[in-house]
Amino acid sequence: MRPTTKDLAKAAGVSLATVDRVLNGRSGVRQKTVDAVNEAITRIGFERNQVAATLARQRGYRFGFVVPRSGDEFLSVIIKHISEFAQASRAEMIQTKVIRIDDHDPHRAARTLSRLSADEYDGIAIMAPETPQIRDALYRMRERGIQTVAIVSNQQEEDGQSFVGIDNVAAGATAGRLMARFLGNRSGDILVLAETMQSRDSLERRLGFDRVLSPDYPHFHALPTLETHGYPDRTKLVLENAFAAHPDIIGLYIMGSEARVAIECARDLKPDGKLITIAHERTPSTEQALRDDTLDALINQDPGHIVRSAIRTLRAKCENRETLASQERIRIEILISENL
Amino acid sequence: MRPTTKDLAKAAGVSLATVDRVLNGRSGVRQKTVDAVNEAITRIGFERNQVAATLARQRGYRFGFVVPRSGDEFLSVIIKHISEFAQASRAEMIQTKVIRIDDHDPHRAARTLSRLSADEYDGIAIMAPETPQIRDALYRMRERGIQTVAIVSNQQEEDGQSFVGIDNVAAGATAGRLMARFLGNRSGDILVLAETMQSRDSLERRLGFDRVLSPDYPHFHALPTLETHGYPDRTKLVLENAFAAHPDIIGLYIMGSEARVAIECARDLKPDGKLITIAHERTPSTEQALRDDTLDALINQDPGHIVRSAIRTLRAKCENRETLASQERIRIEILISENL
DNA sequence: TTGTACGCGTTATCAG
DNA sequence: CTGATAACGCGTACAA
Repeated sequence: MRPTTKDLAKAAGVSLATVDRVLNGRSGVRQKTVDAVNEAITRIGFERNQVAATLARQRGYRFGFVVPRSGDEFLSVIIKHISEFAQASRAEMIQTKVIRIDDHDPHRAARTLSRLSADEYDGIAIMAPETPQIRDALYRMRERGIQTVAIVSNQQEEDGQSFVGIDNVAAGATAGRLMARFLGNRSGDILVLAETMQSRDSLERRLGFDRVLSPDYPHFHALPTLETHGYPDRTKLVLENAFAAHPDIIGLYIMGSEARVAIECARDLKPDGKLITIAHERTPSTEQALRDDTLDALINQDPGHIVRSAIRTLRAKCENRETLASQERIRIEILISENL
Repeated sequence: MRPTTKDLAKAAGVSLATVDRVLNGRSGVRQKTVDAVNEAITRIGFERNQVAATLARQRGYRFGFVVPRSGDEFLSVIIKHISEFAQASRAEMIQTKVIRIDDHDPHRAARTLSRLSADEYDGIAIMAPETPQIRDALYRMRERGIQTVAIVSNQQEEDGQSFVGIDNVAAGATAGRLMARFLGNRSGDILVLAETMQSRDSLERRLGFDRVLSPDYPHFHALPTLETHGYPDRTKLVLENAFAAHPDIIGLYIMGSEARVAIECARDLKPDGKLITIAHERTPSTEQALRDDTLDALINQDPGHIVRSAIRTLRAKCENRETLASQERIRIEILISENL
């Protein structure tokens, strides 16, 4: 039998209540007593039983997923996974809610975040571009005692701020390498499309893409990134112009997470299927595009893993444990039609 | 507050003990009472609190991972993940042990399995090739009340037998497609290497590989599968002979999960780096080979996911719950040096 | 066939 | 600053 708090209390010569205080870092215990308990912990090899702990804390854990209000397929996929998980984990005493924020107005978004209180949430997972307002709001949240984790989009590294998602430089490099290998010895221009180059994610992906393409493959020329700003009309226009201006476009790299419209336009403009196209994130339409060969490869981060990992990370923080870093690393997945 | 067993007992007009009997399908309850309780469950929306349940059952869950005695790097990786998980999940009241079986002698292996008793284990995850002896042993284990799940290597589909691992036909197809795309318009022979073609895994991978290569790419010719039987000397010999007999080998597909020796031999025999090589499973040496371009791609099944998923599956079975199939599907990962 | 009473390991609320 | 003691929700002897 593993030693329990009772054994620990006995070993340290104190009461259960004091053991609890030391274990949970509560105040009002003499340093001497704290040391005695800690010594006993290592001596008898005590390890807290999380199952009993969660049961005893009346309420389980209450986590919130903050996601943008606007978005297309990828956002839906993420939300679907959150809901799925929420349902499955009610029995484990974990409550999960989705909170939408106005992604076009950082101030409003920050205000929404500032209203999240510690007696409503134990932790918040946020999916939002990095802005000063959001960064500050997260900082204040942590001060209020709410654990935070950024998902999909990285936030500035700070104390207590962790990130669950892929390394976007590596993701861009992966796209670059595949693009090059699929193109083989053909030569020509490569079109790169993003929603906006303001975002850290796009910058990093582009960086990684160029880092592979520029030195190793001089017969390709990757054009400057074109921005769609998330508007379908603009996407169409931008692509039309680009194909008109550059007759020998042989590759298309769609960096944003909402690729549906761009894929449709590209198919209409270059129906011959010779264009090597790579996009990000598995959604109903990218999946379909992969199946019918409109898309050659997909770089994906598994939304299910992201959600589960975010929850595990938050929970570990609440119980101030370390997480197994190796288990929480989100993989950069390469999807082709065979391994869907 | 969610309804508890107390509420349920009150709602059904019975005692806590009776509620427990119905909930856990124990005998000795009149059908009429059973119905009453079940009616009350749906009426008040009762859902059992698993946290409390695990705490109350003195012992947590005791799971065993049965793995072969012989093996090289991939086996070590798997075992490493099992140990890591075992350590991390002690606090969650899950105990995990590794049990080795003699993989060259199905009868001895089956005997080892037959000694596993229900008051030592709640569930067993097994990694072993499909043989009649193993199949029967697993069947009897389930009869003894031990839950089973096959990992990595699929066992015959039966009632109560689930599988955590990849679809090997799809994995072979993925390898085939990558091989073809990486080779581009070159033409020549492709070497296919396996430990043995007796195993279902190899057969399925080869099937998938051919299914892509034969119809779509007539300028490649995949040679008959060569067997290494896991012996380094034999591997070397087989490769030497093959390269001597077929001067225009342009591709090498290593189907087995222990690729170290084959990769080393291939590098020595064809040092020019023109050979497109694809192998399975990420290990220290396949990872290294990917980094130094000896290997062009790796098909991987994440051992961490496999272990966690096996545990989740076993636990769900113990608590007779359903699992979210979407969450337990193991992905066929494509690894290149950029997304390691 | 059904019910009572206690225990699991922790947290929380008092009182001292 | 410290210590009893009652929950938490469920499982399980044992009693009826």
